[in-house]
Amino acid sequence: MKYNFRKIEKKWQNVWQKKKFLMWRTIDFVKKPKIYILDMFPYISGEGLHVGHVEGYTATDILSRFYRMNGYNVLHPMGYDAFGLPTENFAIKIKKNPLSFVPKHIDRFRKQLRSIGFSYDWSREIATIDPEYYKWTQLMFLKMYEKGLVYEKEAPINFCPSCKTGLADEEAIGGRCERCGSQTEIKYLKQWHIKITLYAERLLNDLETLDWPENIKEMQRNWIGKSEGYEVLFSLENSNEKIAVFTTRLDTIYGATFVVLSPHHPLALKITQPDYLLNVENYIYEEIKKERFGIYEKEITGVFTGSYVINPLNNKKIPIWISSYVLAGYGTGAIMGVPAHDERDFNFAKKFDLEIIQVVKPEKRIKIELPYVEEGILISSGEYSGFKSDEAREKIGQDLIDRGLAKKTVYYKLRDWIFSRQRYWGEPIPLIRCPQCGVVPLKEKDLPVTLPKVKSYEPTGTGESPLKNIKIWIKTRCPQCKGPAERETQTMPQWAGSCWYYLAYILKNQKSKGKYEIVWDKNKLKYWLPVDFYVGGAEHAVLHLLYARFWHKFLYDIGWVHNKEPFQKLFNQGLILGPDGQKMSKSKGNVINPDEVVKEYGADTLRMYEMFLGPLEAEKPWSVEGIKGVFRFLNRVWSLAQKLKKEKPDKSKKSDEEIKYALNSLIYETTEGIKKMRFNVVISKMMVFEDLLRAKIEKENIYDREAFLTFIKLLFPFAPHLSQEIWSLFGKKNLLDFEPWPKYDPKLLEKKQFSIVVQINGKKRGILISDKETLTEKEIKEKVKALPLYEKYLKNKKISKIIFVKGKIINFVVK
RNA sequence: GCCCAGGUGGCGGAAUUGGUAGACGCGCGAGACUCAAAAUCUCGUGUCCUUUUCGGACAUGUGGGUUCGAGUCCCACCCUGGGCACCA
Repeated sequence: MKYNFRKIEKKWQNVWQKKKFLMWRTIDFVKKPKIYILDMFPYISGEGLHVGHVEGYTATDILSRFYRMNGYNVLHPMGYDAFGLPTENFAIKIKKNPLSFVPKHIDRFRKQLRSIGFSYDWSREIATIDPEYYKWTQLMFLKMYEKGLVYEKEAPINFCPSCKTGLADEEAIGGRCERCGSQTEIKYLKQWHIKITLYAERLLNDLETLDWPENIKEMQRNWIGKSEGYEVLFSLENSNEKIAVFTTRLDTIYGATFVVLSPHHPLALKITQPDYLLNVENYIYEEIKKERFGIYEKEITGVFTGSYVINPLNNKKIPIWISSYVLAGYGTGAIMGVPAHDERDFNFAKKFDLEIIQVVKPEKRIKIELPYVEEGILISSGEYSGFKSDEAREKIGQDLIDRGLAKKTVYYKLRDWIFSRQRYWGEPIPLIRCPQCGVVPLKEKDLPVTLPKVKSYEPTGTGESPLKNIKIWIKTRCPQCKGPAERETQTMPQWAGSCWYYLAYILKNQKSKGKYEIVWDKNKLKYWLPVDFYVGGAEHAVLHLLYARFWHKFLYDIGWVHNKEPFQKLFNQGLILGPDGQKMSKSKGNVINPDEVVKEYGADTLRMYEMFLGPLEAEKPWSVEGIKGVFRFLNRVWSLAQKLKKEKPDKSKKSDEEIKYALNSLIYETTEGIKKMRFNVVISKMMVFEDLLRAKIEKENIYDREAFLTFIKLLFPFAPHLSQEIWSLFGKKNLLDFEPWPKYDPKLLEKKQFSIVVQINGKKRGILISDKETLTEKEIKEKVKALPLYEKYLKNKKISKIIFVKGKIINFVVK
């Protein structure tokens, strides 16, 4: 009988559905060890699931099935992220409201996920666009508002003057509108910000407590970008005005030969000498214009102000310049230029012919080239000469602080989170603008603020939200004075919904029939948190993972959750490339569609092949031919099942030593391999074991049914449909989900046979087979005499040294 | 430019407390089955030398080093992928 995967997979998917997926339904508070295995939920597009989703989802499915069989209470849920720009753009293109098609797209995703046999707890399914869901997103925003974490401030957006709409950064690459190609502008709009920067220190420090890939942690650290330094006051010559600069290298202050202000610096014009004013004004005007159009030039530019400041340490008079290489938004917007010890200052000094004074030398090397940016020993620094950089910083810092001219400061690259989008397809921000009371937050009972179901939401032309045009929706009453007021028309960013979805799975009320309901139950959160395994692509290394961590910490602060970090262990799957080794993309025509693979080879083959492709974390290309190998393997497993079934079990031939040992070691390898997510290796071991079972039948007429059925249990997390079908083929009535995971005997893991490699000068020259591990050096030396290599390499040679590793190797060093 | 990860057969990849390099799969070659093809099965398959056998040499990006022994450790360099990019 042929392996009819279509029939088998359909059959078992129907059985699981008929049982209402109860075998995967997770019960809260069960007295078993808990484990929360989470996928990054998919963004709902019209394209449906791609092979990258299947990769991560298969990995977590294997883990989930494995831990269930090992007696864990496993939470393994799935949901849908569906607000956001891509969908809105698609909706504009097809001239339909997202509400009219997004639910259909969700249905399609669900259908696809089920067709691959993922064992989710479907009773906990969520979608970010459900009003019951985003009611909570809005409520959490209100809590942040209440705690003073939300403020409104002008912030730049990319604006396309031709499409008359705001663009996301990724839609305005290189200052060009992605859709029409016209030059984009930077427009300043009042936008809502969340003070994530208040959490910078905690977001940084708590990384230490997480079991995440080191590179992802490093990326987050760099993103937060903490730098500790000093703010130093430089006094203007002939004036009381002081300019504050920020530096992390206070030890180089004797080498400061100029000061640079950003063009946005409030003192820029004020301190400029009359003769220089025209020049400076022109420069500032040009630079701000370039900024508006998002033009960034590598070339260093700048202009002299005619003014000078006095270096507070050596009283040296140094010129003040203005240059756009100094950023307004970081530090104080002003720096001290130390060209000898900073690359950019060096280039600036070279270009404008400014003085370069070396004040730090390396501790060991003598010859150096300027700029020398590392630390070292101070020279030409007055009383501080001879100090090491770090000591000098402390000392100079303290002396300046004593004189009231400096303070210790910490700056972060991390910026506050711009939380508004001038878009329709997002959670409406639940605030009211009242002509009497100003901005007023809505009351909890008035949530959710739902999106109006309108047909058209064309851009307003001003960069404002399309909701601005929907007058009936905007008009409302002020919750405070009850007078006429307007709704906020900006919506939340796509990240909002994904900041707490892992909590929603826990909190969803599974009992409420039909109706979707979230009940905040801290005991449940206490039982399930933190997420034990979080698997997804590295593209979310910074933003999603940082925002979600921040969100969680906020909920911790207001007492809604009890722990400080949401995701204890993170695992990043590697990208699956197209067969040509390129990133999959429609334009390159190298996209592999999982639906088609399921149709041609079946879900089990798809799952297993994606796991066999290579290490889960590695980037690896799809191979159209390669998948046949896994397909053949499953076919062989199937035909082996047929053979075993036909043959009456013959008791005398039943147990075979070789099979016993091989099976025991396979159980070990599979158990440990799954825990470490080394699925590709586990599968290769299964292939070897299957070969053995078949060889035993064909060559020795040994039919070991028990071993085979144990093997099927090991295969089950990888290929659930086939395994379950074979299981039932042998008269087993239960679902494999409820079978306990096979145990291995550590004693049997020890090898029965040892091959001892015989080396001459480190090169393998022969091999000794022994059934004892404990062969002594003496015994081996005797045995070696019988080997052919003896005549050639050892006889009549002087052995100067013997290296012997018990049970492994013996190395004769000869002259 | 800086930070991180990685370079192993024709291809995807195994092998790290330093101890048989190339497991497993793809592809390829030969054979069996077949009228034939597909499918399946069996055997072979790093490169080179050797008439064959026996065997040997060379091989884990490049060049050095440590070691009885290096894919694995150290130094320098080259290449690929990812992230950040005037952050003082």
